[in-house]
Amino acid sequence: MAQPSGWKDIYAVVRGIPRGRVATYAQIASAAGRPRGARIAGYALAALKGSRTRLPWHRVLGKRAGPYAAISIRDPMGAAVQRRLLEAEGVRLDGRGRVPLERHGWQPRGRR
DNA sequence: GACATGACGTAAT
DNA sequence: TATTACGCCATGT
Repeated sequence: MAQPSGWKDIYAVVRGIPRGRVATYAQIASAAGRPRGARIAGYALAALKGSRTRLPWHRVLGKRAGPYAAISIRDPMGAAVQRRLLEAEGVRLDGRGRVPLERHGWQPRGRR
């Protein structure tokens, strides 16, 4: 399958997100060695869409104004699935589908 | 190599 | 809070 370079690092970090916690694309990318690779992380996860994977991709959200993260998937169906998976893990999303990082945020280990 | 696209982020308005 | 603009970087044409 030969994933493009860098993607496996992204996946490795995502795989390390604890259950019930969430992280932003920027954090994932940073932890994977791409301080400015937020888009790369998004691109890598987009490639998983529709594929049956055990990767906790639903724990990756987009950074929003203030200490919040929110679902950033453009596809409404995918977004709905992600929200359902998060709630199933005990992550509380507010009316706008936002998640307070101070409550569910995850600080990746390894790099910074 | 140029150009367009994207599950991004930050700043300005 | 939403919209717009720009910067960032991997992929595909």
